[in-house]
Amino acid sequence: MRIGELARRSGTTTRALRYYESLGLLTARRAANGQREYDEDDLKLVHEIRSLADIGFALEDTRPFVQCLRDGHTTGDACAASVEVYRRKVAELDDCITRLQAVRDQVRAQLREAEQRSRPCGR
Amino acid sequence: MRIGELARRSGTTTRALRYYESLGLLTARRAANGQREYDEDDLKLVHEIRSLADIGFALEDTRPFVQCLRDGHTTGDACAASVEVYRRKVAELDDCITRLQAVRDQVRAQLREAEQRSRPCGR
DNA sequence: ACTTGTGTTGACGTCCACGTCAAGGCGGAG
DNA sequence: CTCCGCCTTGACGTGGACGTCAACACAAGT
Repeated sequence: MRIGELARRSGTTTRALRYYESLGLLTARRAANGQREYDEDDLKLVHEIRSLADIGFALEDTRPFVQCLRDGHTTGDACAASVEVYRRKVAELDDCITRLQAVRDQVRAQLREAEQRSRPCGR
Repeated sequence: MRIGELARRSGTTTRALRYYESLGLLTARRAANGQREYDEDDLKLVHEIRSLADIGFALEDTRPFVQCLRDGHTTGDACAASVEVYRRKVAELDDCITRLQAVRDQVRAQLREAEQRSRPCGR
């Protein structure tokens, strides 16, 4: 299939696919007229990239998963490098959540304080 | 004081202060030679901006707080507009935290699954 | 007099994941 | 032949909060 069909079937855009190629995430065979040619395996790669990116993974973080599929594994997370990314991501998320909770609590406290000042002495 | 001193005392940079001025957050009197002149009230404004920005507020969100101080209030959150920003921010943070927790749990599940596949049948 | 430090404005660079436009080629339908 | 839809590459735009550099002026210290 050509790039337009791959874009439609993977729920992304031709621009994004060319961008992935520029990053080396995707590689395309070329037809005689220079057009990019893809197969079902490429579709799988793009699905892997998109599902990870949609979750919040940086494109660079999807690289091990893509490589893993290229190496013939049936899932992108069958390799140690991918699992390592999972672990890092969970830790990152934990950190981020903790920080945001602290900030939220701080803002909440400020909010309560400000509200109290605006209507002092009950009510 | 001039811009360099204000930057040092507020823990930011001259570039940032000029940027705030370009946004209308800060306004400076000019000395005879064209240099910006600030006073202690300006320092308070910058402190307000920085403490909110450090927490994760967009610069635009600090505007009501700055205006509030300009209007003579002793704290930037003494005005209704500021309190409204607090409320919006708490809601935003709650949303963000919830989403991140869902993602983290999802990634954790993927991680466990991948780990199980790699060493099947106990151990 | 010279250097150093400080200030001025203006403009471009950074990061990320593309969107958007330009300018053109190729293939098939009418 | 013309039109339409698809493809190609290349280059610039987006947003947020500045960093960095250029090219210059002014003031103080030695």
